[in-house]
Amino acid sequence: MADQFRRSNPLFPIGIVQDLTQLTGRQIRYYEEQGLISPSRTESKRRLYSFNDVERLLTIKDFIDQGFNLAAIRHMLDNTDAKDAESPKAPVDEAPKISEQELHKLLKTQLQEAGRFNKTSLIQGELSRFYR
DNA sequence: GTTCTCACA
DNA sequence: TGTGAGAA
Repeated sequence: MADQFRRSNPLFPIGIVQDLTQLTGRQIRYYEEQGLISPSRTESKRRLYSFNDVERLLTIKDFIDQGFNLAAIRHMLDNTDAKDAESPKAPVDEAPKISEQELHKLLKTQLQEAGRFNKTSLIQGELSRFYR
């Protein structure tokens, strides 16, 4: 349960997500319009994305690269959601060895550095171990 | 400085 | 999808 919470905890603004997914803010917002993702908002309307959202975006990107249209992707994502909801016993994760705070801080730092050095691919690799 | 919405090429 | 305007 703690894991579920960690994954759906809104952590990053769209800028970070852009670095993470290598998508433009335009695309991210557009996909949201198409119902592909549901980021939460701050009181000032800013979008906040969770690990789940980022993973979703990464998945979407893969499909786009493979030539799928948004309608098809939307359908697939719906199935994914239903599946997750019906599978409360997700196998997943090794026990976190670091605290939520550490994780958040570490990630944020890495992401910021990634943005500066344009090494998003490396970061994506790091991230993949959190929601595999 | 960053993100938001909306409009238009 | 990209870009620019104007506001928060």
